[in-house]
Amino acid sequence: MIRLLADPLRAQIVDLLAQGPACTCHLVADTGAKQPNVSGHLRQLRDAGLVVAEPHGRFTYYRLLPEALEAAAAQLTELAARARTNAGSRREC
Amino acid sequence: MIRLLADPLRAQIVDLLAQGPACTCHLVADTGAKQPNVSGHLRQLRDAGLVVAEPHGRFTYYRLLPEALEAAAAQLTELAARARTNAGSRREC
DNA sequence: TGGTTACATCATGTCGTGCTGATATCAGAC
DNA sequence: GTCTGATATCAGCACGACATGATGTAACCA
Repeated sequence: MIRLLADPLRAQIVDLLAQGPACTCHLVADTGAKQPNVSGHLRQLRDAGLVVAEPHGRFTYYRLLPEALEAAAAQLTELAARARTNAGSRREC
Repeated sequence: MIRLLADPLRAQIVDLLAQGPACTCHLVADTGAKQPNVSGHLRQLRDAGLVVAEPHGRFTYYRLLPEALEAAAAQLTELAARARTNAGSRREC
Protein backbone atom coordinates (compact mmCIF):
# COMPACT_ATOMS: atom_id res chain seq x y z
CA MET A 1 0.00 0.00 0.00
CA ILE A 2 2.96 2.23 0.70
CA ARG A 3 4.09 1.45 -2.81
CA LEU A 4 1.27 3.64 -4.08
CA LEU A 5 2.95 6.68 -2.61
CA ALA A 6 6.13 5.93 -4.51
CA ASP A 7 4.92 7.38 -7.79
CA PRO A 8 5.35 11.19 -7.88
CA LEU A 9 2.10 11.94 -9.64
CA ARG A 10 0.16 9.64 -7.33
CA ALA A 11 1.77 11.27 -4.31
CA GLN A 12 0.77 14.67 -5.68
CA ILE A 13 -2.80 13.52 -6.15
CA VAL A 14 -2.90 12.25 -2.57
CA ASP A 15 -1.49 15.55 -1.39
CA LEU A 16 -4.14 17.49 -3.30
CA LEU A 17 -6.87 15.27 -1.89
CA ALA A 18 -5.55 15.98 1.61
CA GLN A 19 -6.68 19.58 1.04
CA GLY A 20 -10.23 18.32 0.69
CA PRO A 21 -12.32 16.15 -1.62
CA ALA A 22 -12.07 17.07 -5.29
CA CYS A 23 -13.33 15.79 -8.62
CA THR A 24 -11.19 14.43 -11.41
CA CYS A 25 -11.25 17.67 -13.38
CA HIS A 26 -9.69 19.53 -10.46
CA LEU A 27 -6.91 17.00 -10.17
CA VAL A 28 -6.31 17.10 -13.91
CA ALA A 29 -6.09 20.89 -13.82
CA ASP A 30 -3.87 21.05 -10.74
CA THR A 31 -1.43 18.34 -11.74
CA GLY A 32 -1.25 19.25 -15.40
CA ALA A 33 -1.36 15.57 -16.28
CA LYS A 34 -3.62 14.10 -18.92
CA GLN A 35 -7.06 12.96 -17.86
CA PRO A 36 -6.67 9.22 -18.58
CA ASN A 37 -3.47 9.27 -16.61
CA VAL A 38 -5.07 10.83 -13.55
CA SER A 39 -8.05 8.54 -13.88
CA GLY A 40 -5.81 5.49 -13.91
CA HIS A 41 -3.99 6.58 -10.78
CA LEU A 42 -7.27 7.27 -9.03
CA ARG A 43 -8.32 3.74 -9.88
CA GLN A 44 -5.25 2.32 -8.22
CA LEU A 45 -5.77 4.46 -5.14
CA ARG A 46 -9.40 3.38 -5.03
CA ASP A 47 -8.55 -0.30 -5.44
CA ALA A 48 -6.13 -0.04 -2.53
CA GLY A 49 -8.76 1.59 -0.32
CA LEU A 50 -6.86 4.84 0.02
CA VAL A 51 -9.61 6.95 -1.53
CA VAL A 52 -13.33 6.58 -2.17
CA ALA A 53 -15.23 7.79 -5.22
CA GLU A 54 -18.49 9.67 -4.66
CA PRO A 55 -20.37 10.20 -7.93
CA HIS A 56 -22.40 13.42 -7.99
CA GLY A 57 -24.19 13.67 -11.30
CA ARG A 58 -21.56 13.65 -13.96
CA PHE A 59 -18.84 14.61 -11.53
CA THR A 60 -16.99 12.09 -9.44
CA TYR A 61 -15.62 13.40 -6.19
CA TYR A 62 -12.70 11.61 -4.62
CA ARG A 63 -12.16 11.64 -0.90
CA LEU A 64 -9.02 10.57 0.95
CA LEU A 65 -9.44 8.04 3.76
CA PRO A 66 -7.26 9.12 6.70
CA GLU A 67 -7.54 5.70 8.33
CA ALA A 68 -5.58 4.10 5.49
CA LEU A 69 -2.76 6.60 5.85
CA GLU A 70 -2.74 6.17 9.59
CA ALA A 71 -2.54 2.41 9.21
CA ALA A 72 0.52 2.80 7.02
CA ALA A 73 2.03 5.23 9.50
CA ALA A 74 1.40 2.80 12.35
CA GLN A 75 3.14 0.08 10.38
CA LEU A 76 6.23 2.25 9.99
CA THR A 77 6.15 3.27 13.64
CA GLU A 78 5.96 -0.33 14.74
CA LEU A 79 8.91 -1.18 12.51
CA ALA A 80 10.90 1.68 14.01
CA ALA A 81 10.07 0.47 17.51
CA ARG A 82 11.26 -3.04 16.71
CA ALA A 83 14.47 -1.67 15.23
CA ARG A 84 15.08 0.38 18.36
CA THR A 85 14.53 -2.47 20.80
CA ASN A 86 16.67 -4.87 18.76
CA ALA A 87 19.42 -2.37 18.08
CA GLY A 88 21.73 -4.14 20.50
CA SER A 89 21.29 -7.73 19.35
CA ARG A 90 23.74 -7.95 16.50
CA ARG A 91 23.90 -11.30 14.71
CA GLU A 92 27.46 -12.52 14.48
CA CYS A 93 28.79 -14.18 11.36
CA MET B 1 12.10 8.04 0.86
CA ILE B 2 8.91 6.08 1.19
CA ARG B 3 9.49 4.89 -2.33
CA LEU B 4 12.34 2.74 -1.01
CA LEU B 5 9.85 0.60 0.86
CA ALA B 6 7.91 -0.06 -2.33
CA ASP B 7 10.26 -2.73 -3.59
CA PRO B 8 9.48 -6.14 -2.02
CA LEU B 9 13.07 -7.23 -1.57
CA ARG B 10 14.07 -3.89 -0.09
CA ALA B 11 11.12 -4.05 2.28
CA GLN B 12 12.20 -7.54 3.33
CA ILE B 13 15.72 -6.32 3.98
CA VAL B 14 14.39 -3.49 6.13
CA ASP B 15 12.23 -5.96 7.99
CA LEU B 16 15.19 -8.24 8.64
CA LEU B 17 17.28 -5.32 9.85
CA ALA B 18 14.48 -4.41 12.25
CA GLN B 19 15.31 -7.66 14.05
CA GLY B 20 18.77 -6.32 14.73
CA PRO B 21 21.91 -5.29 12.86
CA ALA B 22 23.18 -7.87 10.39
CA CYS B 23 25.91 -8.20 7.81
CA THR B 24 25.41 -8.63 4.09
CA CYS B 25 25.95 -12.39 4.18
CA HIS B 26 23.04 -12.79 6.62
CA LEU B 27 20.75 -10.79 4.40
CA VAL B 28 21.85 -12.74 1.35
CA ALA B 29 21.15 -16.00 3.13
CA ASP B 30 17.79 -14.93 4.58
CA THR B 31 16.39 -13.37 1.45
CA GLY B 32 17.73 -15.94 -0.97
CA ALA B 33 18.65 -13.13 -3.34
CA LYS B 34 22.00 -12.85 -5.07
CA GLN B 35 24.75 -10.95 -3.28
CA PRO B 36 25.15 -8.09 -5.81
CA ASN B 37 21.42 -7.56 -5.70
CA VAL B 38 21.32 -7.27 -1.92
CA SER B 39 24.39 -5.07 -1.97
CA GLY B 40 22.74 -2.74 -4.45
CA HIS B 41 19.63 -2.39 -2.36
CA LEU B 42 21.71 -1.73 0.73
CA ARG B 43 23.43 1.04 -1.17
CA GLN B 44 20.12 2.69 -1.94
CA LEU B 45 18.99 2.40 1.66
CA ARG B 46 22.30 3.83 2.81
CA ASP B 47 22.14 6.72 0.36
CA ALA B 48 18.68 7.57 1.64
CA GLY B 49 19.86 7.56 5.24
CA LEU B 50 17.65 4.66 6.24
CA VAL B 51 20.54 2.44 7.29
CA VAL B 52 24.16 2.90 8.24
CA ALA B 53 27.07 0.62 7.34
CA GLU B 54 29.49 -0.36 10.09
CA PRO B 55 32.53 -2.17 8.69
CA HIS B 56 33.98 -4.75 11.09
CA GLY B 57 37.00 -6.33 9.51
CA ARG B 58 35.84 -7.93 6.32
CA PHE B 59 32.23 -7.93 7.40
CA THR B 60 29.96 -4.95 6.98
CA TYR B 61 27.16 -4.70 9.49
CA TYR B 62 24.09 -2.72 8.55
CA ARG B 63 21.98 -1.03 11.17
CA LEU B 64 18.49 0.39 10.67
CA LEU B 65 17.93 4.00 11.76
CA PRO B 66 14.57 4.19 13.57
CA GLU B 67 14.49 7.98 13.26
CA ALA B 68 14.20 7.75 9.48
CA LEU B 69 11.24 5.40 9.71
CA GLU B 70 9.62 7.58 12.33
CA ALA B 71 10.07 10.62 10.12
CA ALA B 72 8.27 8.85 7.29
CA ALA B 73 5.54 7.75 9.69
CA ALA B 74 5.13 11.32 10.92
CA GLN B 75 4.80 12.50 7.35
CA LEU B 76 1.95 10.06 6.74
CA THR B 77 0.29 10.96 10.02
CA GLU B 78 0.43 14.63 9.19
CA LEU B 79 -1.12 13.93 5.80
CA ALA B 80 -3.90 11.95 7.43
CA ALA B 81 -4.55 14.78 9.87
CA ARG B 82 -4.81 17.29 7.06
CA ALA B 83 -7.20 15.03 5.16
CA ARG B 84 -9.36 14.69 8.27
CA THR B 85 -9.60 18.39 8.99
CA ASN B 86 -10.29 19.25 5.36
CA ALA B 87 -12.77 16.41 4.83
CA GLY B 88 -15.67 18.84 4.81
CA SER B 89 -14.34 21.47 2.42
CA ARG B 90 -15.23 20.01 -0.95
CA ARG B 91 -14.16 22.05 -3.94
CA GLU B 92 -17.08 22.58 -6.29
CA CYS B 93 -16.70 22.38 -10.03
C1' DT C 1 -32.98 13.70 -29.73
C1' DG C 2 -28.62 15.50 -30.64
C1' DG C 3 -24.64 17.64 -28.56
C1' DT C 4 -21.46 18.53 -24.95
C1' DT C 5 -18.96 17.54 -20.87
C1' DA C 6 -16.91 14.51 -17.25
C1' DC C 7 -15.02 10.31 -16.67
C1' DA C 8 -13.46 5.49 -17.56
C1' DT C 9 -11.22 1.95 -20.37
C1' DC C 10 -8.21 0.05 -23.91
C1' DA C 11 -4.08 -0.62 -26.82
C1' DT C 12 0.40 0.88 -27.56
C1' DG C 13 4.99 2.85 -27.02
C1' DT C 14 8.53 4.17 -23.93
C1' DC C 15 11.43 4.34 -20.12
C1' DG C 16 12.93 3.41 -15.59
C1' DT C 17 14.41 -0.05 -12.38
C1' DG C 18 15.50 -4.41 -10.64
C1' DC C 19 18.17 -8.73 -11.55
C1' DT C 20 22.22 -11.15 -13.00
C1' DG C 21 27.04 -12.56 -14.36
C1' DA C 22 31.49 -10.91 -14.39
C1' DT C 23 34.88 -8.38 -12.20
C1' DA C 24 37.27 -5.46 -8.78
C1' DT C 25 38.60 -4.48 -3.97
C1' DC C 26 39.81 -5.39 0.57
C1' DA C 27 40.73 -7.83 4.88
C1' DG C 28 42.20 -11.80 7.20
C1' DA C 29 44.50 -16.59 7.35
C1' DC C 30 48.30 -19.34 6.09
C1' DG D 1 53.23 -12.84 -0.63
C1' DT D 2 49.35 -15.81 -1.79
C1' DC D 3 44.88 -17.54 -1.22
C1' DT D 4 40.24 -17.29 0.26
C1' DG D 5 36.04 -15.24 1.56
C1' DA D 6 33.06 -10.93 2.09
C1' DT D 7 31.55 -7.06 -0.22
C1' DA D 8 31.14 -3.51 -3.76
C1' DT D 9 30.78 -2.02 -8.60
C1' DC D 10 29.77 -2.43 -13.52
C1' DA D 11 27.53 -3.65 -18.09
C1' DG D 12 23.79 -5.79 -20.17
C1' DC D 13 19.21 -7.51 -20.24
C1' DA D 14 14.37 -8.07 -19.22
C1' DC D 15 10.22 -6.86 -17.30
C1' DG D 16 6.79 -3.89 -15.51
C1' DA D 17 4.73 0.50 -14.83
C1' DC D 18 3.71 4.97 -16.53
C1' DA D 19 2.05 8.14 -20.14
C1' DT D 20 -0.59 8.93 -24.23
C1' DG D 21 -4.09 8.86 -28.03
C1' DA D 22 -8.22 6.83 -29.29
C1' DT D 23 -12.50 5.23 -27.94
C1' DG D 24 -16.52 4.08 -24.99
C1' DT D 25 -20.09 5.44 -21.52
C1' DA D 26 -23.07 8.19 -18.86
C1' DA D 27 -25.23 12.46 -17.37
C1' DC D 28 -26.75 17.09 -18.22
C1' DC D 29 -28.66 20.68 -21.45
C1' DA D 30 -30.70 22.63 -25.77
